[in-house]
Amino acid sequence: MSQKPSVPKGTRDFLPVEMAGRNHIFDTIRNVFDLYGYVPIETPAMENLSSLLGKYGEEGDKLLFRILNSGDFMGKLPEKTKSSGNSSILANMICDRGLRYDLTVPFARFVVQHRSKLTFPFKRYQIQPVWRADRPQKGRYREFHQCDVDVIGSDSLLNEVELARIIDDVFVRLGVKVVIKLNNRKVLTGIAGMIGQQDKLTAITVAIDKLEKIGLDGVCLEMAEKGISPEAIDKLKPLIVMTGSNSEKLEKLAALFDIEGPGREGTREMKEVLDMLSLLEIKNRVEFDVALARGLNYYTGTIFEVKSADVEIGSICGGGRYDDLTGVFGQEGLSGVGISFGADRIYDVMMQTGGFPSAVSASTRLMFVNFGKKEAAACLLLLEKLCKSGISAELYPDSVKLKKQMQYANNLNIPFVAMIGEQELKDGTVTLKDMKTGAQQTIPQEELAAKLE
RNA sequence: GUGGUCGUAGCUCAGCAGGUUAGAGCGUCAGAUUGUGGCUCUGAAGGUCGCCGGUUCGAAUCCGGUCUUCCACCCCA
Repeated sequence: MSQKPSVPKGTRDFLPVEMAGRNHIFDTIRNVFDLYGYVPIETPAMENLSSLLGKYGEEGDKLLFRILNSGDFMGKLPEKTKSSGNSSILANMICDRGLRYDLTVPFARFVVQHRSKLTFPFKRYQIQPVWRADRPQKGRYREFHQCDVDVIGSDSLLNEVELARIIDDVFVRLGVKVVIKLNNRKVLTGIAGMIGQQDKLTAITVAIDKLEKIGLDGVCLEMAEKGISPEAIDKLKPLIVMTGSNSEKLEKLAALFDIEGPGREGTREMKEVLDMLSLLEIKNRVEFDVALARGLNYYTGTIFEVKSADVEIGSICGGGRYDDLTGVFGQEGLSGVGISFGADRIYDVMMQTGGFPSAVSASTRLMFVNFGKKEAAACLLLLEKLCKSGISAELYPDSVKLKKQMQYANNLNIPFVAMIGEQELKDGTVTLKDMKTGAQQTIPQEELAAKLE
């Protein structure tokens, strides 16, 4: 026996039945993106490591898959480096490329590189796999697909509104109930300033983000560990557990901030977005959540996060506004806002809520039984006609036992089977069997297509 | 990356205070039924018990390592 076949940790094969569901998700998302006027692009699976490193924080750098250089890279290295045993220094010297970690940073690179060919504001979408060297868990894979929509080169909050509409539209079409959570990074900045801890913004946001998971006491404990003063924590407490409607929460919060400053600006922006959304028919719940922080530290304005209302699996869509993402690639002052749908998690949610329409898995509508050379030739002519008129059909390739051919049709859920044997060949007829009811009738061959309409 | 957990037939799982030929259900294949699938009945095939090493007269069973799965932390889609 040869070795057991397997795929790398955290990666998966997809069977035809799984692909049916996955394609349904991708098609739905793509249709919505098209409908809202976004255009598709693609970028390579691998990027130069210099484009990727330092964009996702220290943690993100660790999760990058690096690609070993080709050729005799070791021979060129100084002895000192080789013998030092420091694998991270070594890795930087022998790896120039890495697999993309998300689609946003490659997009920023793309925009700067091709800016002369783009019309701004540029609205693009991108549906491709990304890779993270994370330890796999439920709903967490090392290879997964992101479906990104971004608009770059516009400060307008109308873009935020459009993205919220896209989120709602996609999940309504997929039949997934969700909660759309919104916040604004400036609100968080304002809060940190108000309690006199601007410098601890990251620690505060990371802690606050865990509210749902570890509770208020847990959040306070974590902040204390990160060196935030007890007085500051006491000030913060009532803010993060604030209740009421979106506008009530916003008003309460706005009153605490100075007239000028990031806090006020954040609440103003948030109010504008929510006011516009309230004029529209958004089917899913939209919630302003001060405790929503999100890790990626390039967000500067609105933050989005979408969670399934039925399944506990983390966020299935997320994103936000970044004022200067292209700055690191040499182009200042381009503001962008975008979101990313996690197709793999959406699939997991839909599997758990039993949510794929059965039509999604249907493929062939009619199978011709193969009784031998002459009979098959007659089928071939009919088959050609059917396919040309858009009816998906196939001819069983081998002239084997009828039982075997019927079983094939049955296993593949093919709804109709057509038989042209000795008798039918002589009469110019075909016997059509409905696999669901088991009923069958013999009809002239010309009538076959019409019977299947 | 830290801590834990799982791995026996294609699938779901039993077996295990270490002891002859490792079991079941489902699936597969063959036949009952040589132009009729699903239902029924009969029979068969299929396992170096994840992999490597150790303890032992003897290991699926105990120990160590490794890979994989799932979980918590970290972080995230």
